[in-house]
Amino acid sequence: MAYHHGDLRRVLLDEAADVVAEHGPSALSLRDLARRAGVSHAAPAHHFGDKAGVLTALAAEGHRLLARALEPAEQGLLDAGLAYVDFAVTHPGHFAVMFGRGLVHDVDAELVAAQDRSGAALRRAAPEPVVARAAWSVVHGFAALWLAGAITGEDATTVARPVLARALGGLDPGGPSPGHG
Amino acid sequence: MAYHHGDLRRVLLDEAADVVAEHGPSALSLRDLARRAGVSHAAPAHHFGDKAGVLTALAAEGHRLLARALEPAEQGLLDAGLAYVDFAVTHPGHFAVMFGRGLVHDVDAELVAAQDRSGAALRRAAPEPVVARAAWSVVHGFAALWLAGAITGEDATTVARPVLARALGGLDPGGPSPGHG
DNA sequence: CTCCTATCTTGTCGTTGACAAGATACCGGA
DNA sequence: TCCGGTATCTTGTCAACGACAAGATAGGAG
Repeated sequence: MAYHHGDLRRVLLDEAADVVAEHGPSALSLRDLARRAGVSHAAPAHHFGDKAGVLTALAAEGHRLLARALEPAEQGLLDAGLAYVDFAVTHPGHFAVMFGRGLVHDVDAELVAAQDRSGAALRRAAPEPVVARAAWSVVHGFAALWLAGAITGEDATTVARPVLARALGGLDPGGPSPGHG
Repeated sequence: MAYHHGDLRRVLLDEAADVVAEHGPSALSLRDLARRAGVSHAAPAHHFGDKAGVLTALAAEGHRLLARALEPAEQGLLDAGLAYVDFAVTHPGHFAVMFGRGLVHDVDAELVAAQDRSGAALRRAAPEPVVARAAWSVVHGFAALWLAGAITGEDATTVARPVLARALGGLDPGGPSPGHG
């Protein structure tokens, strides 16, 4: 464990995602993060500035991952919605900080750029503004309630599918037909 | 500034709601709370046990207020949905801790009872399980995205109305199922 | 008036976030 | 090979915080 760790920043982000996923953003401690990575207590601050900087980097990474998850074009609203829920469930640590308030440096350039990417992906899935807001509300709400434990079940996708199908069914202009391109 | 403040608990809860609404749950400090109320730094702990206890009491109060906001019977899904959004926007401090994770003592008896009340109110507005989950997802998602600043506009209700009307339109128990008629 | 209990205060300890200053490793040029 | 610059990481420190313990005060019951 030399001075130059190699990819300490990545290790710290992964640990942070784990901690946030398990105990929430408020449970994140820079010193605990440093202990998990086996470095000194001030090492994280060098890479991220402060505690909010860690969460900001995590949120930015989350938006990039979300944009990529929504990227597969030609998918209908339902598939895009299921991809949104799947992202939230498989990346709970990222998701928890992506739409929080007071947690991140919301003027951070990298974060804003990443938000733009995920926002563009959403608008591509639902070009009509009112439909976009409605669809986003549905999938975001389901994901948030699932992660909060307010909606439960065996598997998030299994539970989400009929719910999203019902709520998004009246929204999709063209309709999600698998063979239709 | 006597020993017996009278209703210190209420004052502390109000201050906590303000702080959480403005800076998020992670920004809440027991000592700052005490300073705002003009009492000693250990006074809040007497009433709430610990920091999570403050947020637990706030969440419980939020669920009771939400249940009351949804109570007016005979209102359709749209009115109930608008009431949900209106509650979230007018009580951002409460709303922020009602569905958080790791913030509250989620086995607290008062909190569980309050959650049951708001849950019952939701089920009364939408008795069919899949419809209930869909409608809850829509209104919760819109509220969360609005409070996060992800959806913006002049007034939350004004922006929400067409969005909820579009998304909830196909859900109303008496209404026709989308996609086939 | 006396006890009893809830309420609030004072004092303290370990932990944390943030900052400052120093130590170490890599990297390019001569 | 050596030298200087820079990014990376360490050590040291401080005020603030959460939690706990113990004491002081107020209001009510008998």
